[in-house]
Amino acid sequence: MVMQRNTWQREAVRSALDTQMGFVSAQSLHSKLRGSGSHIGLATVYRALGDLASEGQADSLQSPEGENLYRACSRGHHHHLICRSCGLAVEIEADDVEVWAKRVASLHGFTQAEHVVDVFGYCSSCVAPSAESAANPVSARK
Amino acid sequence: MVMQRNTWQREAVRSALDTQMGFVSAQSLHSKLRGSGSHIGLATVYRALGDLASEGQADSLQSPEGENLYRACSRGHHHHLICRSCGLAVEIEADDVEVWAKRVASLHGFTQAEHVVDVFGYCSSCVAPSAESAANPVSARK
DNA sequence: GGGCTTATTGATAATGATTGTCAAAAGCGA
DNA sequence: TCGCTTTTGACAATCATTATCAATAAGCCC
Ligand SMILES: [Zn+2]
Ligand SMILES: [Zn+2]
Ligand SMILES: [Zn+2]
Ligand SMILES: [Zn+2]
Repeated sequence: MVMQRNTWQREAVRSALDTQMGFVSAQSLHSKLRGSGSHIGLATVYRALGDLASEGQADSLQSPEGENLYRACSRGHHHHLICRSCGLAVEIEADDVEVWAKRVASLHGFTQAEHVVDVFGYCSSCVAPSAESAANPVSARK
Repeated sequence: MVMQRNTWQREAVRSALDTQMGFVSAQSLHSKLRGSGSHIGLATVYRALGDLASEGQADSLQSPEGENLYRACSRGHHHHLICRSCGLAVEIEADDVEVWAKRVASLHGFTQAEHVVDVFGYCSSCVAPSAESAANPVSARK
């Protein structure tokens, strides 16, 4: 019913996302675009990314800090191993996890189950910041 | 170095969290407390929940909508199957997932890896809302 | 109990990401 | 080009969370 029009803005976002090798936030992508001379608006970047994600042309996930990150999508359902520092992402598939998630849900009578499975860390190119040897166990919130 | 003082506020948050059978947000817990006649401040609820979480006395996770949710914790590392509607949570353990996460991280040279593994759905007591049979695949962002 | 020192509280302002508004600008089919 | 709609983008509005900071109250010693 609703016709989708082609605008240079949408194309700009799509291609900007392609040049990124990792996940980026809407804010960050907007800055990069502006930095490249584009006059695209922030709201438009948000809209374009949201559209790409719901069209399956981009993956999206929440960073541990609560920001929504996006990345050009290859295809199909999969998960990611993401660098906390540079955003680099490695696509990972795990059929075991898929069946596990599905089973644990139905086992407890849950329907319309979705799952969030992500692994965050520091890639080999990024130095992990002041690693407090023992102190915080794992995900102590800032 | 820093002595922790006991206040009725902290105790109020702790016990309020205990009465919840599922995950709740700081905002929501604050409302409940206020509704029960307590004059506790919002910032205090945030602080108390944050402390409980970092002390390991509460579990915390991000809802798909980006809110931070908390729940009285039993003990040890585990994951959850959460009802999108009532917040009911079932603790689930999966050693397979643990080893998988650990391996996939080291396999790609990632260090200080943490993982986010949660399953969201509708529990048997909650009716799934207008299930758009086919329309939206899975997690179309509102 | 009466002070003292200092952690804690809480009303409120500030932050920051995301969304809503709506008039102006731009697709696109005729 | 014309006209109808979709899209844009500057800006305001939300909303959860955090920062401020003066006032309050634990824990403690006398
Ligand atoms: Zn990195
Ligand atoms: Zn999956
Ligand atoms: Zn439920
Ligand atoms: Zn785990």
